[in-house]
Amino acid sequence: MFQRRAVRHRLLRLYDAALSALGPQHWWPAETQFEVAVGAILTQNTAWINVERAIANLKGARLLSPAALARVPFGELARALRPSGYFRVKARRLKAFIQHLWSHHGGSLRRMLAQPLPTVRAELLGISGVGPETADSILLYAGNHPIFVVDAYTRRILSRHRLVSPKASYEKLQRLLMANLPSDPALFNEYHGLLVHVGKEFCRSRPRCETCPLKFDLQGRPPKL
DNA sequence: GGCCAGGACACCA
DNA sequence: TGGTGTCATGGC
Repeated sequence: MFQRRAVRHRLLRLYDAALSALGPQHWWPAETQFEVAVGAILTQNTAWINVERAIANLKGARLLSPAALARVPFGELARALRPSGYFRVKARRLKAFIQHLWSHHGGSLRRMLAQPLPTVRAELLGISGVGPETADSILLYAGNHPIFVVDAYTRRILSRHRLVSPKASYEKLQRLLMANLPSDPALFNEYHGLLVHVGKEFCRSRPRCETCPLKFDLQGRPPKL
């Protein structure tokens, strides 16, 4: 269909423009796949800089492993997570995740992620505190599964460029992206990293927006703010 | 001092 | 399904 080809074309132009202006993003910023999963939970509605502090606390206390997180008392864990905000909520969610990992996969995230994509995704979504974005971040960035991570920046940028409504659901945005892009984990990885970079750097205000490399890339008109 | 940041969930209509 | 309040720290 013409419309689908147009959407595909615009999505690819958006990607090309961002990549050529900003370069590869080398996501996810973590040393291990387990650290990716922990970071995905800690970054919920939180600036990444604050997540880094919490992860540094975990590393400093030698808590960044499935075994250590299973053992550590709740209060001690919450204290370590304090800089990332919502620390009691996140301590509870991390504990729920770890509990699931041990009861179903012997504490092995690798084993859990080795299952087929629909199986792992449903399993992750069944854990309290793991919603669609957190699940998909773990699937893509820790498991290398071909799934697109939708976040606030994705919604903001694609709606400002008139590809979706600002109120589009997570599933609708994800379907749009995945139906119009090759099913390639490396592409999904880079694309989402670029959207976050663009969002952080250029979407905060009109003056910054004016300097965005994507400014007039789509449809030849400026984005809606 | 207010606003926002790489959400998820309970509760309600 | 869709809207709203809650959870909390830290930077600007």
